[in-house]
Amino acid sequence: MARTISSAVNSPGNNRCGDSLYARIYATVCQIPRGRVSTYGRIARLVGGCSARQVGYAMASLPAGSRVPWQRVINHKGEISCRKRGDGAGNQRRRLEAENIRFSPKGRIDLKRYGWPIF
DNA sequence: CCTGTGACGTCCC
DNA sequence: TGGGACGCCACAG
Repeated sequence: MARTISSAVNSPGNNRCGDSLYARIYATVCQIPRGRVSTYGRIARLVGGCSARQVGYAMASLPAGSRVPWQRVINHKGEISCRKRGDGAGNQRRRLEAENIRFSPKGRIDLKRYGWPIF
């Protein structure tokens, strides 16, 4: 699993101060148990010293096929954030449904029920 | 160096 | 419940 992080940190241009902030974000995301979801803001709070946008940016920078469960990270509305390009949104929903996470008729996730209880 | 932009969040109406 | 305005900060050009 440590290999996982290493792979994730291998993003294009982001190495800051050796101990990259992205690594922290990815590590935190990796701690989200299967069948649970969290929000960008919460991840940012957990990591500390960074804003939700940075978390989103970190997700966007993730290489395809990374072991980081980026799909479990959604916005505070409980919806899958629409990315600028790519069909990742549909892919994300499909992955979440594969984890028994149910979506509301409007395509939302009940954070009360599926939200990561920790922190 | 300066500007635009974005997988966000909170506040207000 | 829903939508708009503002704030936020790193990254790319």
